[in-house]
Amino acid sequence: MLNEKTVSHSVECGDCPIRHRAVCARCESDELERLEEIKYYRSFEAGQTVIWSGDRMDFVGSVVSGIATLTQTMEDGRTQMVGLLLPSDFVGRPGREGSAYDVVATTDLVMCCFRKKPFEAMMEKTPHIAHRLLEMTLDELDAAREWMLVLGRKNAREKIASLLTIIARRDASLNLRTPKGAMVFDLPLTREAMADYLGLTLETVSRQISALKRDGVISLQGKRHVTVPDFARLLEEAGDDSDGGLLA
Amino acid sequence: MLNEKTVSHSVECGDCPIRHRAVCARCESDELERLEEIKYYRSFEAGQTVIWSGDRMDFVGSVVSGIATLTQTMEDGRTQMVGLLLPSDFVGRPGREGSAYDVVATTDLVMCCFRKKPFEAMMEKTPHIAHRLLEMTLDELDAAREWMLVLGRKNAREKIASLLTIIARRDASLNLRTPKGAMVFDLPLTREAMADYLGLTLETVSRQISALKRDGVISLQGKRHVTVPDFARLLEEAGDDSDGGLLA
DNA sequence: AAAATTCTTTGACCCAGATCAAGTGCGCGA
DNA sequence: TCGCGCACTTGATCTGGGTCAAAGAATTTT
Repeated sequence: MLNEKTVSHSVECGDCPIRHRAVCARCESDELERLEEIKYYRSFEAGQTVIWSGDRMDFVGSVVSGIATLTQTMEDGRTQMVGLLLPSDFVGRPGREGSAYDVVATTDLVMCCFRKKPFEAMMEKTPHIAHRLLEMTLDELDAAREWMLVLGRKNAREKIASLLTIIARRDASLNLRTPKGAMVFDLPLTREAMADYLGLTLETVSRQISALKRDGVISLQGKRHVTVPDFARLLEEAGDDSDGGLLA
Repeated sequence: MLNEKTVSHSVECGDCPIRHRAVCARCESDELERLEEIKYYRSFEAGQTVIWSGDRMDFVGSVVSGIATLTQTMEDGRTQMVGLLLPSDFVGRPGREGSAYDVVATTDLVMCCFRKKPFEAMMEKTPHIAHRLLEMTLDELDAAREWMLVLGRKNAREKIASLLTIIARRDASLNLRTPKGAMVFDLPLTREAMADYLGLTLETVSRQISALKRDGVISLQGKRHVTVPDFARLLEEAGDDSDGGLLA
């Protein structure tokens, strides 16, 4: 397996694809310039671990492209995914030494990183960054709490439908479409990763996906490409009335 | 049921019991003075709802004394508790209109409130507040994610032990003791509320508490007063190695 | 192109926790 | 002091999802 590498050819912040959603979204051009000086890119291959839980973490950063997962593991190997990191999502916590979770690249991944110390210094002087980070953290907290309902009270079918709902919504928002009617997207996760997210086994995930397919709620082209003919129907199956309210 | 009331006799911020842990913890005395001008107290009786999910929320605030819960409910009545609010915890989200959750007073409750607009204005001018709020929100996010592992992957006995662990830790931290050896505390929740927190039924909660008692992990005086003879043993039962890392 | 590896599906069976149903015991108001 | 209501306990039974097992696709290696 190739190792992670630091990408040298820098991208201008002005051209950055996550410019308007990331932690730097509120920055003025002079603030961007200062960020530009301290940022650097790192890329990871699918399957690579970005940070191990407990490891000292001397940087923070944003996902530029690709998908990563945040997971917690018990000594006996049971694992729970606690977050799905998509482009523009922030990794790391200013003011804390180590990472509390494993961060793993699910697809090839590019991150825009800052060494922690300079970033913290920058945050002190730049309320726009601190403000945006607070906003993003509050959104993540809402998403985590929404997920607590899924984990604690929904049955397997509703859990699968909830996950599909979230992926469909996020996919739509990346492509600037409104989540309604028919939708088509790819599952960025293996059945096992879905199971870890949903607190199920991979067999149950597989069975419930088959059941949703049989019942016409979704159809599959291959294992990963999903068509949802009627998004409202999927929402019903998820047990959500109207709209869940999370989009992150 | 008596209604909630605004308490007139103001407490000086300098004498406030949650002064060192709340959102105002980092404030200088001049900043406190300005907060003092816009704050007001509200008190609620045990069982009263502080805010209904979806309701417009024109204030934010801190729990001064008592305990409140944050819960989400599905249309069919299934409910999941997504947060336990103890003294110094913050309620409400600057920059959002309505509440996403029901907030219910579990015991008699006193809150220190600020109308949202003035508070938001104050936040703009007072980095200490924004900074502290970010720190608290990150802590809450960690706690929520820790709880996702409990909900998704732990069995009933481990769930109960995890909850006892958290309550014991928080109780110790309020009384400035270290969580080790023998501990004694009161359960601030009914069996049903515990079930809603843990994603179980109240019968299962009751059975598992009986089992922990039978096995000598805990003992009960009455229904609510708990003695933990060996905290390390309880941690083992929770499936946590060493220390979970959340204290909030 | 065959072989190996990884991801996925499906079947058979089992068990932890849900559900349904009685109780028990304590506190409070009359 | 009685009786009502609420929080809790305990028992019997049922079931959704876990576990174990096998085999089918898809992808990569040789």
